[in-house]
Amino acid sequence: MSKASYHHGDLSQQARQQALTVLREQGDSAISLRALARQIGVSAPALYRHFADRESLLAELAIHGFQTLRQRLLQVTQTPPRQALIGIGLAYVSFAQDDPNLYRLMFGGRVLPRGAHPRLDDAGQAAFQVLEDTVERARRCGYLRPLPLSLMTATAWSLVHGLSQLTIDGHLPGTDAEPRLAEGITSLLLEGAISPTNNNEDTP
Amino acid sequence: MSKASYHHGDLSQQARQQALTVLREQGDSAISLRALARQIGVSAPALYRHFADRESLLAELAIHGFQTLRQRLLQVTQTPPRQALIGIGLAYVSFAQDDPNLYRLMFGGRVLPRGAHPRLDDAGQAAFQVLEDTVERARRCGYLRPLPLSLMTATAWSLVHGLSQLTIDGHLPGTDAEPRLAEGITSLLLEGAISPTNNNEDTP
DNA sequence: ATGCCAATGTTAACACTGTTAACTTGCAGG
DNA sequence: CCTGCAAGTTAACAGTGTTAACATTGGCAT
Repeated sequence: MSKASYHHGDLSQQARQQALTVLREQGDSAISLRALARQIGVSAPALYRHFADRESLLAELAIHGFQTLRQRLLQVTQTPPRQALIGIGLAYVSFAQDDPNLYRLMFGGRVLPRGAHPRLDDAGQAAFQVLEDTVERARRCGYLRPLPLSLMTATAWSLVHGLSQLTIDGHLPGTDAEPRLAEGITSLLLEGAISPTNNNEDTP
Repeated sequence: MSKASYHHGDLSQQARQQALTVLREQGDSAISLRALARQIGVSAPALYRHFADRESLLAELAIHGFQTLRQRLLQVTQTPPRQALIGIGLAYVSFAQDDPNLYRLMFGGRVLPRGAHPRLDDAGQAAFQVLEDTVERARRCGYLRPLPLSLMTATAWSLVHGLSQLTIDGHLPGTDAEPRLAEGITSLLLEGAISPTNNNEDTP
């Protein structure tokens, strides 16, 4: 199935693979269809039999990214509420740190506009769903304060996403051990989200 | 000073201006030096007298962005601690929403790598400094719990940055009024950061 | 006032890029 | 067998960033 003949037979897969390694090493802007084709040993227009355009190829990489992110989150979710929430935070940040360029592509925004690739939107939504389910479960256990679900999930999502982005871009002075930073930040948010067992005072 | 002669006299400024409007309307990837020169009415290589390369032009736009962000943050800082902290959060997010493409450029990461443009790093640092000063002031007032300064600033920075990025990219279901979302998120974090006036129980 | 020079433009060219059109090859099923 | 369709090919277009070599000019020193 890997004959050096006219019909390559495995081009689509091999192109994704090669694009992924280029992405990992040099970022999305370094992905060139012509260079990809050259390295694989095929002519550039051949790729258009498998991808509508460059952006569609990038979208597929991002989809794959969201799928593995979802898997990683699911793995740390089967635990008690607090542990699950902190685990999600840590898993999320470590995913971004392990694959910064992939993460940047997934949340590029301008490079992969929302709405242009439905399967991408779905994959992102599915990953987000893991977080939302975990938050809802924790709240139903009475572990979290009875605030609107959308508010709490948005807060958690914002926090881990912002932390990921800032650390991989080097905006945070990472002199300290960074895992501890992520853990501290996550629990700092939780101290505010934990339902007060006693001394419940509203802040109007 | 605007003669249609050989020496343009105002090219640098005009190029920045034009690049900024293109950025605002179509994003950084739509900024083309050749197209810019064409629209201004000058030959492409002329731009290289004023900018080392395309990336340097983008860097100057980002620098300007950080400067105006800093100004906006300073304006809401001259208030009591809690009001200042929430104000920073709101100002930050609204800045991103007013100018999404500029914001994306400022925190591009891959398009403007950290360390390549010292003046950019400084401008970003200066904006961050406003947040850090405000947090430190609030903590010294006793308004915040006595946690490490770096931890609290990192948390606040992560939260507002993540929220900004997620909203401008449409990842958050923005059906609700979004300003209220930002306010809710910011105060939710604060509830966890506020030093408990009574009933101080540590969580080891 | 004049002459020179550095700053600031110009054109031509190189090496890329994404993308489409038109043509060719060869495997698979009637 | 042969034919049709999927999957590859070359040629070409329009665009990009960037550099080299050349042209023009405004201002400064003589």
